[in-house]
Amino acid sequence: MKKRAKLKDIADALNISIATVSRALNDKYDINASTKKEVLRVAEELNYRPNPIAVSLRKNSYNVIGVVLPSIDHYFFSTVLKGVMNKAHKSNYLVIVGESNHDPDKEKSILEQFLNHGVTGVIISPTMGKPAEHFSKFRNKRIPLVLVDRPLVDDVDSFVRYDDPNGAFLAVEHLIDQGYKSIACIKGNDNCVISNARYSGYAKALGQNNLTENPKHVKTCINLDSKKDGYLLGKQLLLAKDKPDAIFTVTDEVAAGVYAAAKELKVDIPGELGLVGYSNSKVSIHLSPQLSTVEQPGVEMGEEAFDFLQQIMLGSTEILKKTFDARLIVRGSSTRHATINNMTIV
Amino acid sequence: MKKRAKLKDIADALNISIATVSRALNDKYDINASTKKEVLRVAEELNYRPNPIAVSLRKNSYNVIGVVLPSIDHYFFSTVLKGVMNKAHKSNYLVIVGESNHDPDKEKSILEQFLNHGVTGVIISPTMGKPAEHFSKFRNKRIPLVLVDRPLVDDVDSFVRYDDPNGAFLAVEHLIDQGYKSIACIKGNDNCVISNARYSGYAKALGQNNLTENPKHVKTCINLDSKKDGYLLGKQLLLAKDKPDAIFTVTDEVAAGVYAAAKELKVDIPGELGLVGYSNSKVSIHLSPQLSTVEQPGVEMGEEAFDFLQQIMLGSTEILKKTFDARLIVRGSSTRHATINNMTIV
DNA sequence: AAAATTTACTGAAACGTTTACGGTAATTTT
DNA sequence: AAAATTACCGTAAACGTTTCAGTAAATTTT
Repeated sequence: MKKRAKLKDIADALNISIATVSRALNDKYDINASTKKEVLRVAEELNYRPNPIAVSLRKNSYNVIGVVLPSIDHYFFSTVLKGVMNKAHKSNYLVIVGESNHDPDKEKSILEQFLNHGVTGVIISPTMGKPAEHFSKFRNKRIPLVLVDRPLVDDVDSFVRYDDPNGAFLAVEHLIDQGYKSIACIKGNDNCVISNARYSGYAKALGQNNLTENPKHVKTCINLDSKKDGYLLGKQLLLAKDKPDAIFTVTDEVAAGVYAAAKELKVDIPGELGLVGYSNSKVSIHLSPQLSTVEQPGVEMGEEAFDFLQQIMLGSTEILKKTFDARLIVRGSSTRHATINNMTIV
Repeated sequence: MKKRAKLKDIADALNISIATVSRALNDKYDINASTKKEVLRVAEELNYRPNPIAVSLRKNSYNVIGVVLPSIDHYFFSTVLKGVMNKAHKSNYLVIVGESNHDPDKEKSILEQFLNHGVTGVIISPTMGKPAEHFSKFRNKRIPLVLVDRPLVDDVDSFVRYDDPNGAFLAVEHLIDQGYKSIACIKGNDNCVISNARYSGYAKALGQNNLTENPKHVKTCINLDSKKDGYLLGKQLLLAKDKPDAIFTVTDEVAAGVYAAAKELKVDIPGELGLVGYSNSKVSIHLSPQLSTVEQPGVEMGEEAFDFLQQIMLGSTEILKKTFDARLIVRGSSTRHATINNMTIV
């Protein structure tokens, strides 16, 4: 493998100084047209391209941010990334991406890799709700940091999040409005903050409407991206003797599983069973009837996150916070009454 | 905004040389325990962290590759990225990502940004099938390059692709096996290489089975990610007087639209209409009956692409090529006969 | 106690650039 | 033709770090 050409190689080839070469390449003052031409020729010949590290060091500018997400092929996160990249590209920032796969250890190693590399800022959607020790370490170093979707509990980091509890609240109130009386919930693991937040909204909606929570109607789903798990739990709920007439699931994928269970058991949606999911993922419009769900504006959240990060990188010391308002998308899976405006897509 | 501390600041504070400070921080030989302690104390005090740019320059190590994809929130591409990142992370490479949004100009600007930054290699899934001029420029600079999914026509770049024509061929042969006699196709724009490749497989399958292609049964869909477009074209096909009894669509999303059309027109799938899509996207298992489709192993393709890139970065001058074999996933949407092994998921 | 070794440090070069500054030759002005 | 200007180029410092080679003092060995 040939060594990469540097300024000196061009300079030596033409018997001129590297300063002249540099000026020629950078189209600066004080350069003769013919030598410039020569320099460009030799540069092309030697396949020269500037060493960005050296340039960065000299110019003292490095425009790279890091984004770490639990899962890159998860629709919501990929839209967040899209939003970040939209804005970053416009501001001439490069974004390096890491995927933690919901593993705190991997998250930590990615963060350290990013730090070592010298990113000027980081946007992260943490795997866990609890502030891990590698976060405090991070903060000590004062690297601009913005959390997305899963703000940690202590009040030190800027964040962009979504009003998860209220989204769930709206979903369940809507089911109640539609006349459903016995509303179950399929939630996630207890250490999943997202699930907990949504579950709290569910509980609140029941409470405010004088409905008592039935412990048998609250199921825990290990893998919230698994249709199969949703199917199994949905079946459990629908086969119970005090079966619910509506189910709120904390993800659309789980709701898709419930569809399968309902179909197998010949339970009509929305007639015998109302259903609302969460995230407005692509699946929701492909189900039949289409699934009511809670919208999560990933792209906008990503864009806002980058804006925050940029403010911090430019020197702001404030803790920037934004909570996106919850918005319910009502579709066929939860509408027994025609009076509701049904926002079907097709 | 305070200036960032550097080695000299620590050195000055303790009246020692920066060399000593550096050794103390890096836990090297030739350092007294007490001075080391002092150095660490002051470093902490001043919030020192090494300038990674300077370190990179000095140590001459830069492990960054670029990945540019047409659309980051498209499931297939996000899995490709996942595969690339899996491998890259293991080899201690950082990956920066760019999204071209199917726009050649943006693709070009991203590529130039990457080049300027000095990535050591690039994996790209080009927007167009034709070799754009910014590609040749790219090649002249001899930056390691691997194409994914859409190899350009001239035989100069390494690539990882999928046997698209054969995937389509298998899909259509399967429909014929199932006894469908009049098989339509919903394809994409003529300048979409992917669509063309799949369409060619469709045509070949018809030809080999002595079925004549009916021009009225070949529809062009502008947006291959649009369920709505699929719905409209599906309706056209199903309302024609010589309506087909099966449809092969070049994406699953379009097939989902056809489901909607069939449901509206009360056409039974798979009884009256056989259906096979393409890509095995998440949608396919949420449709009812589940959609037969052609698998595209994005993660594996991404992993292979990184392996290729690494080989090239390590000095290989060969043009590396790999075509993944097509694999049909048979599900309910195309099985009229029970003899077929039906790989349903739920 | 002289010699040899070890310990703990410093100075300086190097990584590849950019750029302020100074200098020389050519050109223009007077 | 001398003076002033211009055009062009080279020298060297600087960015922040690592590390080699050298050195003085402290310690051990003889």
